[in-house]
Amino acid sequence: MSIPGICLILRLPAIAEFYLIGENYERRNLFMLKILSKNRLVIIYGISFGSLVLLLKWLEYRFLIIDYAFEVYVGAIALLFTGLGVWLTLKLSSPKTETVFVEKQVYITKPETGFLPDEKALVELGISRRELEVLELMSAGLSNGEIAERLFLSLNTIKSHSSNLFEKLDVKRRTQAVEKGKRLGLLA
Amino acid sequence: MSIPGICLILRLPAIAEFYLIGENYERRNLFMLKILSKNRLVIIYGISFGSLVLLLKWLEYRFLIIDYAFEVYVGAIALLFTGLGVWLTLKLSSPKTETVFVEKQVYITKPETGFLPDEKALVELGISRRELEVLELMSAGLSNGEIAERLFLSLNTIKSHSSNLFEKLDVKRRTQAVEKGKRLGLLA
DNA sequence: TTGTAAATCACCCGAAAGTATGAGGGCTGA
DNA sequence: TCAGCCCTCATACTTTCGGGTGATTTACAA
Repeated sequence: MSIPGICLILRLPAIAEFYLIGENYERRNLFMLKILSKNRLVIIYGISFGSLVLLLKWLEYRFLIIDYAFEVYVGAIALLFTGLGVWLTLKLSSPKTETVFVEKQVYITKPETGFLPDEKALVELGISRRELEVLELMSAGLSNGEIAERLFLSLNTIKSHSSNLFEKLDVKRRTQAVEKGKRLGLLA
Repeated sequence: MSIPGICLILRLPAIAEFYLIGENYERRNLFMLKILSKNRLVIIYGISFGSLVLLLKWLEYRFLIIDYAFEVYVGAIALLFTGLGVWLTLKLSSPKTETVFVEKQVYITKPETGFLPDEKALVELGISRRELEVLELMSAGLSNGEIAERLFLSLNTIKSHSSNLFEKLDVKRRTQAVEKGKRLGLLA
């Protein structure tokens, strides 16, 4: 069992995943990069393992006479790898997370240049693209009819969108929707 | 060191996790499914490793015989005690708890930094104090009825004011009035 | 395959908004 | 004093808005 062999073994998971999953052969390089970044620990493991075996081999040929110190040798190995196991577990074990919600007061300040709607707020409220579009035109002061004309939709569609929008924003009127939209950073 | 033994070692992390975490014994099957789906990598690792060792063993007995027996033995010891270390750590280490603070954003209406409506624009457009007052409440999203209530006036009065306001601002709807009011510096 | 969500459109009804017109009282500057 | 403006309120009418319900198509995920 040579050292390259061990290293090969240690790399197996990554390789296996690569060949099993990687149907798109053009993306191998990208995939490899992902492997390198994601499986950093596995790679470190492999290198460490290899180095250790190398060290042991060296020690074996340098100082130890196998017949004499076999038990010591095995004991050392056992000790070393027990330690390795402990270290690895401590390093890798995912801590049980306790989530504490801390309320943070956020003052909304609208950036004047290059406005982009707050994606997070949009997702949280479940506001769709169309609805945001309608909201924007609302804030420009257009009536539902004008919005329908502008978007090449029927008046009823705009009404549906606005109704859904009001519910998601928890408001009753378009003026409130515009006001809240600005406050939440959905509108410029 | 038999092959089933090696396989057992390789399954150790999953098994250990199962028995250490699985306090709810009724959910073992569900837990196993989760293990299967989540720890796909680990399983692939285990199977690959096992297969490779099997292959090596076979080669060893077939062609190489004794020469590599020692390395395999040491490797097995290493693995065994790595597993032991992992198991020991999982068993003995006090459960790591990590407190995660999640910021929950609470939106606050920004403190008014002493806004003053543009007097010049007001005079130019001939907008009276009452009308401006109505416009401000409009921009807050209030309905005519609510504005009337707030100002202790009748609904009709508010309608009059808003109508006059719209004419002076040259707009057709309250949303446009709010938009234009902000644009002209009449509103914050 | 089934289910879910978005987007589209329709119809009805009541509420709110907006238009038009008029009227009475108060304040002010010419 | 009186014209002009503001504020108030009213009636009548039209338009727009918003709620409720439901159908259809598309797309995407389970």
